[in-house]
Amino acid sequence: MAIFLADNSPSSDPPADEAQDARRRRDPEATRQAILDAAQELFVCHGPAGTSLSAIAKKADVTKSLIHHHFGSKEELWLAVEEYRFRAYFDIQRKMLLESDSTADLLRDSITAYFRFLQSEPDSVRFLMWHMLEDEEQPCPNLEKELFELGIEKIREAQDKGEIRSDLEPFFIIKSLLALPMGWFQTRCMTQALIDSDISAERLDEMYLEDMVKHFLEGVRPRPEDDSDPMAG
Amino acid sequence: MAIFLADNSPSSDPPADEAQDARRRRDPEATRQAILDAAQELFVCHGPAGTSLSAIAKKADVTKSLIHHHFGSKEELWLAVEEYRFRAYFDIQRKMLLESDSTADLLRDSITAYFRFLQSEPDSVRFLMWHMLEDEEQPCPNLEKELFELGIEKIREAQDKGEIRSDLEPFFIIKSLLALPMGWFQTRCMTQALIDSDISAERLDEMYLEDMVKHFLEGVRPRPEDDSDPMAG
DNA sequence: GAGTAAATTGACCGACCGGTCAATAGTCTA
DNA sequence: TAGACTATTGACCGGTCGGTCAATTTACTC
Repeated sequence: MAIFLADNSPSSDPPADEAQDARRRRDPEATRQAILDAAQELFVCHGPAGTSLSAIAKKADVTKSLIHHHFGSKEELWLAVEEYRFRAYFDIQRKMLLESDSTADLLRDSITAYFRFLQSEPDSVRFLMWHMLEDEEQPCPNLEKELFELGIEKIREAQDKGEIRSDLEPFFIIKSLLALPMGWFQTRCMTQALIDSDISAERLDEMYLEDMVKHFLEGVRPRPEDDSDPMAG
Repeated sequence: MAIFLADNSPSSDPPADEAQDARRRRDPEATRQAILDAAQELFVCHGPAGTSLSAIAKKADVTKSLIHHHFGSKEELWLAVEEYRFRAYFDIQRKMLLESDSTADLLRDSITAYFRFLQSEPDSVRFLMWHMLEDEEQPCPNLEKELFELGIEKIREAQDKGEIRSDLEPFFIIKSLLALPMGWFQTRCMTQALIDSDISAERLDEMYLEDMVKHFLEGVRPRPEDDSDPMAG
């Protein structure tokens, strides 16, 4: 019930020397970034509807008017934060995808890398969820599309080589590849309560990762008797 | 960017005779339900932080004070709506799980049923997401736990019969079973934009369901050479 | 029919919301 | 150094927020 609780975190990030200096001597770029960072943190925590401009201003140690000066309105600020996050998100994903150039372990590497990414950046999970709930449009549709097409191409190659069964649409394979780690971390905080034993969260992550990869890979492995038509449907 | 747009839906549900009658002659139970229904709809659409009590009162055709009278505070109303939704959600799931008593098609039936359920009730998808973002605690932890234990038991049976490979933790199998349909419908509105062809949303659902089930089931199928130790980890 | 408890109303509260605006204070250029 | 530009401030706006309260209306009980 996060939104019903007052934000009891200290009013602002540790006012590091750089930040203080940046405010003493004018530095609009640093100010912009400070606002963006503060907004990001609060938006991730409480969502756009649950975050007030006053709270952002307080955390960024600027006046509310300054937010309007640099970003226009609350909506534009939210969009700016989204763009900022999504660009980083897609960049990382593209990098991960391009790294694994061996088609043999393509899916194992991809799903593992995605799992590790979400594990190390739980904010991304929450951000994606806020986005799915609050926005109908993709902030960077071109980036996502490009990424999917790249992934589809790679999977097609692996299918042609016979390393992945050919009766599954590459697009759907990617969708499942993304859904499994995402689903795990979306419900991670509630998962612990479902387990009787006192396994640590980290250990649980490792156990799930292992089974998930095993299950996922086995499902896409070409079976001996499977020489039927590729491209079904 | 739903939260930034005014709610331009008609102010209230069609004031059916029953509703009007219920308000003319006093009927506290009907009033409570009207508030609950209106709150449910608005919460699903805009989330708890994005929904005002005034909006709920308007939609339910009651005064704001009446909400406080029946539910206390906004938070208590949100919790009441959650409890209401979750109880229905778990009831349906338990029913689905108990129905398929043949262990042979247990997983096929379960994942298909869950997919169909989310497909027919997109509100549930959004509600679950709001819940995951806003609340840390489960509203009905006992119900969920009971459900998981039931599922785990059934999977264990199937594993003992050799119908499901034994080197996967049943708990994790369920997690994946839930994550796949959920992930699909969470991003459904953006999926269309990723596809070049003009396949209808319904057709796309069917195609994904088919591949997802194929992939999921193949991944849990015991392999011929697989006679290693069950219960790994 | 009197009395009581509960449902319902509308007026009202202080706090906060997103946003505006004129004034001020640095920074850069000519 | 003068002047233009802009980052920054603080006071202020109308509106809405969640919530309270006393008064009124209805239903139930004896």
